[in-house]
Amino acid sequence: MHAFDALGDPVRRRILELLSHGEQTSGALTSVIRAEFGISQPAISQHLRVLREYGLASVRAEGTRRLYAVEAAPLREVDAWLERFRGFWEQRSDALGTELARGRRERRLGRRHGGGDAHHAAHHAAHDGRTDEEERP
Amino acid sequence: MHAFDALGDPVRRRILELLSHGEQTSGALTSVIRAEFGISQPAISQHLRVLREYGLASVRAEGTRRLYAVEAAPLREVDAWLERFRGFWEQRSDALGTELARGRRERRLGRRHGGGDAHHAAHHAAHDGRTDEEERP
DNA sequence: CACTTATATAAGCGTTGACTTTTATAAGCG
DNA sequence: CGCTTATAAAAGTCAACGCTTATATAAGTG
Repeated sequence: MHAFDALGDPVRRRILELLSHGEQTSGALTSVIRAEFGISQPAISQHLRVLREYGLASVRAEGTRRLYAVEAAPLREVDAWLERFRGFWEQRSDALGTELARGRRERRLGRRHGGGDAHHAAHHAAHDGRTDEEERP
Repeated sequence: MHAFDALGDPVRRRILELLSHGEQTSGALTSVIRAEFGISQPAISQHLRVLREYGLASVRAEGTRRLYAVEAAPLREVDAWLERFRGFWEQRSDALGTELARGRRERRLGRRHGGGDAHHAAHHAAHDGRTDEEERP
């Protein structure tokens, strides 16, 4: 059971993107996803369950709310799997290249959180700046 | 159409792993996958088609053989998508952590190719050292 | 307490997807 | 050339998946 299996779905990827900004209640996630993909609450609840089952997200009850959070371990595995392919794009001349690549990586460290991206267009609207642009049939 | 959709299948992931060592003929891939997963030649050919369609692999004809190779672009996209989660495991104290993380990354650069891993056990055999351990139902 | 809000589960259904077997294409080769 | 080898395409099957509607659970609230 590999995290890749769960990441095959655009809704689940989007949920993880949202969670990457920090904990979110099921309700908050639901309204965003509903707006973007036009699917029902139970559908989203099922996606959340899959994310839980694959260990990609964890839940914490707080009253009647469920607070979801990213669980990094399986994503790290994905990252590790990609390892073997990094050479395909990080291998520029190996001397200069190492420096360039390091510079880029250096920059991405320490860059924690970012800023509201909220309010995405409804699922029929034209693609906005979202990273993961996909449509449901 | 995201590369993640194609990477959801263990056979396709395994094919890419094999290709990460360099170009391979369809036949070579087929015999390994057949041994490991016990599926037919056409099944594998179909997986290769999917990999082509998603731009994850390219083909080159040489006589009657087809030489497949990894096409990195979509994998780089996957890598980019993971970007936002790296903080979840690279963020240790930010001072010491940066050094540690850099050290690790440093090491992985320059490490091109490796050595024969060939001869994997048949699909019923116990798990060997393969990275991507999964079984077909 | 009845009533609403927040979320999950259950059951059913259509579509997609990963196989299979069969067949086509086309390059080597005696 | 006929025959084999290497690979892809075609057509059919069956299970898994993502969705829907309906319903359960359980915490807040007047």
